[in-house]
Amino acid sequence: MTQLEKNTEEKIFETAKEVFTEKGYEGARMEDISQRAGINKALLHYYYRTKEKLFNAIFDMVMGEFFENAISMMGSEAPLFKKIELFVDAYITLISKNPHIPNFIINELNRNPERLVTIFKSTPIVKNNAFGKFAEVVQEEIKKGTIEPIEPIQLIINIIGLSLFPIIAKPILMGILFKNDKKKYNEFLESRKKEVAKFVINAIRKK
Amino acid sequence: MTQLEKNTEEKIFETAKEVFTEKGYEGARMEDISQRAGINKALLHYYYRTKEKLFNAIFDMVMGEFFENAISMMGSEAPLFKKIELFVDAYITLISKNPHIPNFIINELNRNPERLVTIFKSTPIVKNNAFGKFAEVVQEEIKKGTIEPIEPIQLIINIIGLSLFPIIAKPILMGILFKNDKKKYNEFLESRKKEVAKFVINAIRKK
DNA sequence: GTCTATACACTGATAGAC
DNA sequence: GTCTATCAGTGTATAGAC
Repeated sequence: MTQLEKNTEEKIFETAKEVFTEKGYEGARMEDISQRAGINKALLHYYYRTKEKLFNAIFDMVMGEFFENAISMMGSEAPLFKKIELFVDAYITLISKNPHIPNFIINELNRNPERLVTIFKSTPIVKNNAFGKFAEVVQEEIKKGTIEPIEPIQLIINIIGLSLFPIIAKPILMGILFKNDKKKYNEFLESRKKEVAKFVINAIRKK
Repeated sequence: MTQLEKNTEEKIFETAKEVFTEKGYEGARMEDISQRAGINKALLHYYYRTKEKLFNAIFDMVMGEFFENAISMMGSEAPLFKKIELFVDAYITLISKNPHIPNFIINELNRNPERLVTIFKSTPIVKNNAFGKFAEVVQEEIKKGTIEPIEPIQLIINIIGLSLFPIIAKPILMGILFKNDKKKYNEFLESRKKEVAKFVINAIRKK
């Protein structure tokens, strides 16, 4: 039970992460963060000096973690179709648990596109070259004639787009298709795991 | 040449549309809008009273227009495959010209989900029931055995997601895949018009 | 480390002259 | 209708006591 009570710095970080990812940089309020964390506003500045530094700490961490997760999912050693099934399932599961993260990252990168450069230096994405490896597998399958010709980049974007879009566009789907019925929306997301994989595999499989 | 000089109210509206769609409600500054419009800050309030009213006017208009456009594209009387090709092409073209709109709408709906309800009352989407008609066409093709069974909703979301995602995620693609090469990114978007249609049709066509 | 009180800057909004 | 000047409110940040 020693660690049940988090120390203040961690508590601030966790709370700020919530607020920033929900509201974005401009929409977030230091007052709001301090209240949710059950502490005083001045303490935020004591630990992180400025709103921007606090935000940066969170953004770097969230973005790095998100990409590492996504990339590592792509690296399984299964054959292509199985790989796709595994990735889609794991990816949708991951984002469902962190539904604000994609928008959070996109919005911040729109405000400040140079951010990507900095982060990539400290992330194993480039070194591992998971995209490259995936592309190779795709090329091999094309040569073998098991799938239709397709540029690996197009395929990767299709897979990610199909997985991600219903979560990014949640408020629209909720309003239009599901009439604010949370349960139906969640069932739909769950159904996407198989649906997307099936759709992608159908699209590329040579019959 | 009589209309080259827009009247002030229109000028404000157009400029505010730019700023709000780029920066979002929280990030937008009345001062910024007035300066870009080449007028005084007080004039904004003279015409629109408050920031929120100005924003609402723009949001309602942008959202309404965007959905009407999207829906009308879905309503062509072509056979299904041709319909998909036409829609994807027109849709990607539309968003390419207004790349900030999707994020703008999604962010605002996250801040204020009830907005959808209001807007739908004054938009011909529900009446025309374009989604419903599209769904019928899909069902017919399934019965005829020309395409694999698929829920129409899943198909629609796949089509929109595949078209929209590369534009929503532009800063990520630009940073990772295209190394900030605008030309390459635009070429990629252009290639998506055929790629997405082909991918979708391959996925559902029964062979 | 944590709090209260407060300084300081910014932004939305209004008053009033022209 | 359009401007300048200014107010009031809010949000970030700091000073200083405990």
